[in-house]
Amino acid sequence: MLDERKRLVLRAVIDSYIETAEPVGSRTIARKHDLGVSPATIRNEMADLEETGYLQQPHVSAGRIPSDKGYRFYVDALMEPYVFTMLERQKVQREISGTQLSPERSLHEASKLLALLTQSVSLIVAPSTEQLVFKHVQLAALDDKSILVTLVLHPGIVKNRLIRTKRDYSSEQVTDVSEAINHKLRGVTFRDLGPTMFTEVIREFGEIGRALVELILQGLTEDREEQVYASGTTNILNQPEFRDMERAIAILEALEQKEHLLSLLSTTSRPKGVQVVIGQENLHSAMQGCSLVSCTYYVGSDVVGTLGVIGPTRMDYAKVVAAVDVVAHALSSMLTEET
Amino acid sequence: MLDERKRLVLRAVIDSYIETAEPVGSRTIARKHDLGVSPATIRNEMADLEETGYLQQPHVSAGRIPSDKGYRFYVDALMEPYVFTMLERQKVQREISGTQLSPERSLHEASKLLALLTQSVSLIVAPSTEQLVFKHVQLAALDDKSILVTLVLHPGIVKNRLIRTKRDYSSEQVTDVSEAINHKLRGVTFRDLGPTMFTEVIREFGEIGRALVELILQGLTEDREEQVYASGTTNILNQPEFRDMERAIAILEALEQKEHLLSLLSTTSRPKGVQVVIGQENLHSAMQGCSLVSCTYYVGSDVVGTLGVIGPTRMDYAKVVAAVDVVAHALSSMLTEET
DNA sequence: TTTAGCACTCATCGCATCGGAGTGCTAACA
DNA sequence: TGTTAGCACTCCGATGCGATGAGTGCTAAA
Repeated sequence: MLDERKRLVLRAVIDSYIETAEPVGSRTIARKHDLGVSPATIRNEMADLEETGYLQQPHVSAGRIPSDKGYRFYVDALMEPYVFTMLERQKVQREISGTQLSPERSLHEASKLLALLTQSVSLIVAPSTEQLVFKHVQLAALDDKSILVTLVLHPGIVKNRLIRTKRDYSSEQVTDVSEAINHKLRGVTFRDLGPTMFTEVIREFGEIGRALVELILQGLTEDREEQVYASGTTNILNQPEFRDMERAIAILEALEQKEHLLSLLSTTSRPKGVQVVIGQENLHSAMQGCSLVSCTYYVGSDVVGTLGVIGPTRMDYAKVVAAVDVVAHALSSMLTEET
Repeated sequence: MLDERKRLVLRAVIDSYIETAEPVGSRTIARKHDLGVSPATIRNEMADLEETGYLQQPHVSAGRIPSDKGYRFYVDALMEPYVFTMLERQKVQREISGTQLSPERSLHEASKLLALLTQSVSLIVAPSTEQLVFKHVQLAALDDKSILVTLVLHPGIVKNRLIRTKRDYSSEQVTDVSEAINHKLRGVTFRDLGPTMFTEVIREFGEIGRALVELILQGLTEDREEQVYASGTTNILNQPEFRDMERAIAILEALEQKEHLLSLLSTTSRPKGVQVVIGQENLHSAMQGCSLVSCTYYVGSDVVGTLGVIGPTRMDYAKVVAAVDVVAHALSSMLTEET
C-alpha cells in the first residue's frame, strides 16, 4: 500500500484540489501543508502516485489532479471526517420536523436543506408505498360514477385515487366494505399483504369485496415520476467544472429524467450507512465527472427510502457525507416519531 | 404610423432575427425576402425604423435587431399567425385528456407538452382551490390524535390534510358533522361560501361544528409553492442568448422561485385570450430579455388558472401564441368534460 | 534519500493584424 | 422625389505570435 508520506501528499493534493479546482503542483503543497520536505521530494512522490493511478496530469506541465481511484482512497481512508456541531444538528432537525408539516412537505424541506448545506443537487426518493404500514383505508362513493380511495400510511402520508366506475353498488355497501377492509389492513404493510385478506374479504362481501380490493391496489400503483424530489439543481452550475455549456446542459437534462435518478438511488439502497459512488464507477453517461453520496432513511427500523447528493467528483466529500448523514438521521427520526 | 413598406421591412427583420439570432443587415433582407428594392433603400428604411424606436443596433457596423417596441408591434399587428392543423390539435387533446389521468397529472402532462411544443419553459398555475366547486367534503377520525380532512373539488382534484388534534369528540360525531357539512357544501365554491354555512352548522352541531369547519378551512389554505408546474427549464439553455453562464444561472434561479412565477402569472390573468408580455414591460429583473406568453384556462366558464411560456424576447411568437392557445383550450375542455 | 538547479513543455494572456460584414453618406439616376 | 450604386468608414471577431509563468523531469551534489 501507500506509505505514510504518500498518503499525506495524496491527501494534500486532494484537499487542495477540492478547494481550488485547480491542478496542484509540488510547490503549492510544500508551501501550504508543512510536510517538512522540499518540493522536489514531493514531485517524486507525486510521480509515484501518478504511476500507481491515484493522480493524473491534465497535461505535461500542469499540476496533478486526483483520479477516481485517488478519490476512492481518499473517501475510504484519508479524509478528515467533518462533524456538525450539536447546534447545527438540532437546527436541521428543527427545520425538517418543522411546524406541523405533512411528511411530503418535510421531504421537500429536507431536500432543500440538503441542497443548501452541500451547495449541490440533492435528491430524495419518497418512501415507497409498498414498505409503509397502513393506518387507514377508506373507500367513499361520491356519485354514480366515481369512488374515492384514500390511503393513509404510517408516517402520515396520504394517497388518493379518484376512480371512475359505473358503480352498481350502493353508497352504504361501499362504506361497509371499506370499513371491513380498513380493519383488515390496519397495521399491515402492502408487502406483507398475503392473499389471506383477499379471500377473507371476498368470503364476507363477495364480488363487491373483490372489486373494491382491486381498487385499493390500483390506488397503490403510483407513477414513479413523482417519487423523486430534487433540489438545488442550479447549484451545480456554479461549479467550475460545469462552466462549459454543453456539459451543463447534459447534466441538467439528465437530472430531469427522474426515472433515471430513481434507479440510480434505489440500486444504491442496500447497505447501511452513507455510500459514495465516485465518477465512472456507476453513474449515467451524462454524469461523467460526478459523484453520488447517498444514504437510506427509516421509519422505525424499516428502510423506506433513499436520499443523496450529486455533485462533481471534486466535491467536499467530508462535508457532503456528514450532511447526508445528518439529514438522513433527522428525517428518519422525524418520520419515526410521527406516530 | 408605419407605411406598408416599413412594415414589410420590420417584419422581415424580426422574422429573420427570430430565426437566426443574428443581427440582420440590409443585404440579407434584400436577398431573402424579395421586396423588389435594393439594399440601399432598405438601409434607409431601417435607419428610419431605428429612429422611431422599432429597431436598434448593437454597434455601429452591425445589422439591426428588434427593440421591445418592435416586438410589441410585431406581435400586435405584423406577425403571420401560426395555425396548428386539426390533427395536431387532436393530438394535444389526446395527450392531455389521456388515459384516466388525475387532473394534477394532466396539468403536469400539459406543461410538459407545452414545453415540448415551444422548446421553451412552460408554466402552469394549478387551479386555485378558492375558485373550484366542492364535490365532496369529508372528515374522518383516524385515532385519538388525528383527523383526516379530504376535499374533492370539481374537476376531480383531491386535497387532503391530516390534522393533529387532541380529539375530544367521538368518531361518530365527526362522521355525522362531516356528512352535514358535505351536504351544505356540495356544489358551492369556496369563494361563494357565505357565513350562512357556518351559522347553520354551528346551530346544528354547536362547538364541534365550528371546530370542524375550521379544520376544513385549514385544509384549503395551501402552500403557494406547490401550485406552479414548470417544465422544460433546460430548453432555455439551448437558446443562444443564454450561452452566457451568468445569465443562464440568473434565469434558472429565478425560475426556481415559484412564488415569483406565481405572482407573474396571476397578475396576468385578467383579460381573455392569449396575452404577451415583452421584455422589460413587466418581468422580474433576472428575466431581462425574456417574454411571457400566457393564457387563462377554464372549468366550464370559470377561470381557474393560468398557463404560459417564458422564453427569450426573440421567441417565435406566432408559434408560441398558437401553442399556448391550443394547450389552454385542450386543458379547459378536459377539465370541463371531467364532470 | 533528499534536494538544488536547470532545461524543457505548454497553457494562457495580451497585443497587433486583418478580413468582412454592414453602415451612412453622397451623387447620379428614373 | 424617391431609388440606387459606389465608397469610405467602423468595428467585431478570428488569427497569429511572442512573452510569461507555472510546473515538470532529470541530473548531480549533499
